[in-house]
Parts: sequence; structure tokens; C-alpha cells
Amino acid sequence: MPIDIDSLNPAQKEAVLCTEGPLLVLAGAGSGKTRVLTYRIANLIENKDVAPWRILAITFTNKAAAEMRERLGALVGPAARGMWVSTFHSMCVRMLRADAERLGFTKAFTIYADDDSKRLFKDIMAELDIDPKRYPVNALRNRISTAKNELIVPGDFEAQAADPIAKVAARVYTRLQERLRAANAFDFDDLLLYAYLLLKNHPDVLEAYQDRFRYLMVDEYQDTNHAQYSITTLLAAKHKNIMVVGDDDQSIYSWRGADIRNILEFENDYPEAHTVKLEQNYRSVGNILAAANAVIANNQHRKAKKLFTSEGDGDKISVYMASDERDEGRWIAGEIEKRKAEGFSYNQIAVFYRTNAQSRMIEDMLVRAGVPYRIVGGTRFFDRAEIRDVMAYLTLVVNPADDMAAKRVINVPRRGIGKTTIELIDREARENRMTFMEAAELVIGDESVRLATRKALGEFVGLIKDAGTYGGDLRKVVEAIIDKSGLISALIAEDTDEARGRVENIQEFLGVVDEYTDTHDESDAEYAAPTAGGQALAEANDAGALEAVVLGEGGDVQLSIGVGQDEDAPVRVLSANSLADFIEWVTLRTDLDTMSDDGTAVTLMTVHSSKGLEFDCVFVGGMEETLFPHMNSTSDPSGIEEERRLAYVAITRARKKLYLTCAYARQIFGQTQANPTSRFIAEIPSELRQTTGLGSSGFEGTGWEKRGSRKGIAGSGTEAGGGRVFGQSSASGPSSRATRSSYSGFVRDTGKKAAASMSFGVGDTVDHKTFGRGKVVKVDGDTLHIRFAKTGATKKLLKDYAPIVKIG
DNA sequence: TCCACTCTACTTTTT
DNA sequence: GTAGAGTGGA
Repeated sequence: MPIDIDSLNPAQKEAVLCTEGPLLVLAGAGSGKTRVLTYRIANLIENKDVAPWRILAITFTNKAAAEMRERLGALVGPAARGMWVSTFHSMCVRMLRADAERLGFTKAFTIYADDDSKRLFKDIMAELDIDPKRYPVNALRNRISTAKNELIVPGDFEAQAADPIAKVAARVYTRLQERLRAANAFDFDDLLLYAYLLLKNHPDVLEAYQDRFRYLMVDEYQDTNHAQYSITTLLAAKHKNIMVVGDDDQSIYSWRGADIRNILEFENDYPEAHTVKLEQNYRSVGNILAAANAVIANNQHRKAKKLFTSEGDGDKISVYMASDERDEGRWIAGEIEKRKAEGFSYNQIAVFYRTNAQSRMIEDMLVRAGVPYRIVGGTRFFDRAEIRDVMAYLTLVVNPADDMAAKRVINVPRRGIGKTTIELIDREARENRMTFMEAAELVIGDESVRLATRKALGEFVGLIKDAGTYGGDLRKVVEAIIDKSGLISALIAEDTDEARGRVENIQEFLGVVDEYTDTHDESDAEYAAPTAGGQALAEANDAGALEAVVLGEGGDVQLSIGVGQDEDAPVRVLSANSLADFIEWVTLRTDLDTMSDDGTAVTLMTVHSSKGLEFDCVFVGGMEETLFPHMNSTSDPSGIEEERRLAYVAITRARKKLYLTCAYARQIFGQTQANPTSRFIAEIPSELRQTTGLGSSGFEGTGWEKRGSRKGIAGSGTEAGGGRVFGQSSASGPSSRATRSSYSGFVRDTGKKAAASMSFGVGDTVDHKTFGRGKVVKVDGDTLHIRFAKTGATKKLLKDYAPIVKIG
């Protein structure tokens, strides 16, 4: 299918047709940059005869990569498959897998997700006897993370360390890298750092990639940090066919090391660079765009540009001043229902906030209004304790050197291996310079340890080893681990609603395994990384090699060398059944990636997560000083500018309707604070906005939102990060736990009617956020008397305010 | 070894 | 308001 280049505007066309040499595309919000990227690639393949596998396209999120792949599939068909379209992180993993040995790791390495590395970090601080009160964990972690993003290795870091915190951080950094190496693991920052070191220190490897990838494309270039910048610079050094796309006004990740200078100075790096500006916005109506332009114009450090649209003005921006966050949530819910009645679909409505903590009240109010929603970010499905436990088991099978994983699950479920035993194993491991698992095996034979403990230890070690004897069937391995570890049986024995919820989550995890297998069949196989000297990874269909990948003994997986199908083209690796690849896929995954469009629900997320997305109707909550702009950013001008860019991102997500809300008073830290309205609202010309709520004639405050305080009925959640009630449209089986987290898309269908507008009768079964299942024993006006199964106690609750859902 | 209870620090944003 | 760490008793 030939591409229709004439459907592009002149600037877009220019970018698409400029295929050789460095190219900088400054793409304003909604200016069709994904379209330019995909068309440019299609043009390379169709008209310039470039082989797809010579193209490397890098994005920041898996979702963006998936979207690009999909759109390319539609443009160029199956040819799109040979391309590397991936995120920085997954690209680096691929490179590291191919040449891990060069860096002293094995191919079976694992990746430490954020909380694994935090755990390890605390472990090290304890080991080095560093007081977390004097040297806060997060402060040290930030220093080290920044250093890694700046490509500063421990030795250099130590040499540069000036202040006391840096000196302590240097010690931790050194030890951290030793521990990670011993565990055959990389943390997120390491993926970039080591990929860079691989390319930098191994010219033959670098050359293999340079020869392979003749055309480089980097999306969201304004968000690249120094490590990412250096990697792309190295890859592009030989052919200089690098196209970067970005918008300096949308740079919102400086705290993660993103350096806005990378895009501002692209023309210095490549003096011969061609620059194209995309300034026509195809997304938002005039008023919204004008508001966005007005806000961002307050920033000093930016490339001058002004978006324009040929669309009409549209509605004014609605500003609502709520009395407090409860009122804010209630109003948003009400407004959503109005828009819905006008024909907007829930799918096309989103609520953004600056901090994750703000989502709670909004969720509560949506539940009460019966508005279905899905939430992106916050506590993820994969962050749930039970899922992390399963993951730790699986990780251990692939990489027995992973000490953190071993320590996590050695006594989960309870096996009677307590603190004393774990410390003993730790000591043995250190003295004998072996892994935790090896030391555990040693302790089995230590007669000074209680027999029961040694037996339990033997079972645990045996379990991990046995898992390695299953065939290459991914699902079978996972099932075996879940079954033999006793995770499920221990939860069932607990016999609580919470435990049942966890069992459900684990079962859902098996669904994730199936999804992985389904989406990673042969046709979607990734192409292998080119390796120096023309070696290639094993041919996919070679069952023997596959098994080696899946269940390599001792984690030291050796891959046989296969022969490519084509003299020139790289070899494919099939990964559908590889446990190692599955773990990697899960680890590098984010909520955003799982956000699917099926199921109709309003989307809730932070402003950061919203980048790259668009909705017909957007609500931005918490538009107050100290929240947005956040107080931690108000001390210096660059912080404020970044907050302003964040506001710009939020505003430009909206196509037709934009709402900004703020609250006169808000609970922060559990304390009530009153903060002034955000400066970003004032920066929008008043003729573009319309204010209602407090202090305006339109205020209809009845105060109802202040009644029905949740105090006393909303205790702590039932489980870590979860424990939220989402109404359900129907009772589903014996385990209709309210925290059903529908994995695919995280849609929480709040059902037709939630508690607020529901009627209850004696004998109804309800599910309460904190107390679990209960039965209505008496109805007294608005007061329900409910006897809860768990405690046996009867409680009096107000039907309109209690976090309850009728389930039968 | 495990559990229940209390205390405290925490909240910016995430690949 | 709450998750995680720390404490003390069974």
C-alpha cells in the first residue's frame, strides 16, 4: 500500500521527505508527530528501499512503541515486523542480553524494579551501618540515580564527592554495584549505564549496531537524559542519519535526569542539521489552544513558537472553585454525568491530578456517582505483594544468584525460616563468597540448626531447582511454582476476604502469562541484536536452544549459535515461551501500557502519565499553589518553569472541553490547608475562562459534601495500596472481592448505580471497603444496620456515605 | 517464630 | 491518613 504523502501539511511533508542526515523536528502538542514518524519510516521502506531492520525507532513508553508499531503495520504491512521499535530501556536490555558476558554478567540477568532496588539499598545501608535518619534513603538513592544517568561510575563519583552526603553515597554506590553484579542484576538506571559502557568500551559491538541501524529515530527527545543522549549519539555517530522529535515545552522529566539542553542544542551537536517546526495543532479547539499558548508564554527558556489551529473557538474553559476536595470530586463526577448525557463517551473523558494521592477522593466520588473509571499509575497490579512474590519465585528460577528475590520468598508462605536463620545464611554467603541460595543449601547440612528449619530449607531449595526441570511450557512452569510453593494454599487457609482477593490476583496473573504467550508468538518475534563478529542468537525454532533459554541451569544460560535465514538480515529469536523474557516483559511494563480502550470508563491519572494522550474532555484537579505548582518546585525559577510545562501538557491533552478545578481548603497530610488558586489559572486570559463555584454566582453549595464524614467508617485499606472499593455491576461468584483489579485495562466498572443512589432492603448482602461482606438487618431511614460476617458485629451506617456496594 | 500493636515519616512526578 | 518499621508478648 503506497503512502499518501500529499495528505500531510507542508511542514510534515518536509520532515517525512528529509531522510538523510540529522533532522530536528520541533513538534508542538497535537501537531501530528506520530504521523510524521510513521510516514517517514514508511517512506524509507517503500520509496527509499531501506530494509526495515535497518531502522531503529526509540520511544519512552511501551505504549507509544506499540502504537507506532501498530500504525506502521497499517501503513507498510508485515514489513514493519523487522524493525526495532522499542523504548530506551527495552532496547538496552536487548543489547545487554546479547553481550552480557562482556560486562561480567550472564544472559540470564534480571532487572530490579524500583522497590527491589530500594530493598537492596536499605540492606546495604544496614550492612554499612549508615543511619537512615542522618542520611535519608531517598536522598542517597537520588544522588546515585542522578550519577548513573550522568554516566558517572562509582570510582569517579567517589573522587568527586564533596559534601558528607555525597561521600556516604559514594560508599553505598560502590557496594550497590558490587551487590547487583553478584546478583547478576541491573536496576533501571543500570540498563542505560551499562548499555552505554558496552557501546563505549567495545568498539566492535558499537560498530555492529552502527552498521545495522542506518536510520535512527528518537521520539520525545526533550525527555532524554545524559545516558540516553550518549547512547543515541554513539549509535548515530557513523551515519548521522538521526531524526529527533520533541517539544521543549513538554519537557517534564528533569527530576529523572532529563536534560532539556539535549534538544535545545541539537543544532550545535550536528551543525549540518535540518530543522522542521510543526506548529499546526489538529487536536484542540481554539480557546484551549489559546489558553495553552498563554500559559507557556510565561516561560523564559524556550524556543519561540506558537501553535495555531483552523478549528473554531469552542467552549470556554470551565474553572470550578470547590470548597474542599470532596466538593471538587463530587462536582467533577456530576459534570462527567452531564457530558455523558450530552453524548460524550466515558472513554473520552479523563481526570488528571498532580499527585497520586489526589486520586482517592476523586475515586470515592466517582464510585458514589456510579461513574465507571480506570486508574493509571498508583499501585500497579504488578506491585501487589502477592504478585511480587510470584515474580520473585520465577526470577529465582531463572537467576538463582538474585539474592533479593531469594530473601523475599524464602519464608513466603511461612515455612518457619525466621530472622535468625536468614541471618545465618547471609553470614555464610558472605564468608564463603557465594550466593544466598548456595549458602542456604549449605545450611541444610548444618547440624547446629533445628531439624525442622533445615527440612523447610531443603524443600525451598528443592522447589526452585525442580522448577528448572519442567519443559519449555511457560504456563506450566508458572503454575508449578504457584502450586508447589504453597502460596495459594496458605492464602486459602487464611480464609479472609483479603486472602481470597489475593488468590484471585494470582489467578489473574496466569491470565497475564497467557496474554504474554499470545502476543509473543512467532509472528511477533523480535529480531536479535547484532553481535560483534556476525554471531547471532539461536534460531528460534531450535527446541533445544529454546529450552536452554527458558531453563538454563544455574542461571548460566548458553545459547547455541544459529545460522541466519538471510545472508544479511538478522536472525530472529522466538521468546513466547521464555521465562526470562516473560519476566523482563513484566518488569519493564507500566500501567500505561496495559491501558486498553475496551470497556467504557473515565481515565484517572497523573499529569505526567497523560503525556502523549488526548481526550475530548479533560478535568485537571487541584489547581492550587503548593499542589500545582507543587511546593517542592516553587523555590527556584526552573522548577516553576517545569511545573508550567506540566500545566501546558495537561491543557493540551484536551480536544473539546477543559475543566480546571481547585479547592478552597484541602486535606494534605491529614491536615486541612487553604491555599491560593494556582497561578496557572490566572495566566489564562480571563476572557477564555468561566468561573463557577465558591465566590461566584453559580455556586450551589448545599454543604452536603461535608456531611457524612468518613471518619469511623473508612479505616485503613485492607491491603497494601489496594483496598479500594469499586462497585460492580453484578456479583460474581463466591469471591466477588471489591478489589477486583481487572488486569487488562484496570477498568473498575462501578456498575449502573453505586451506593449513593442505591436502595437497600433487609436481607441484602453488601460489601464494605473495610469490613468486608455483611448483611442488612434493619433499615432506618437513611441508616442501615449491617451485620458483618468477619466480625459478627452490627454497625449503623449512612447509606449515602458508607463505602458499601450491594452485591446480592 | 509469629503476631498484634504503636509510632513515625511521608507525597511530587516514573522508565 | 497510612504503609512500613519497630517493639514486646505469647
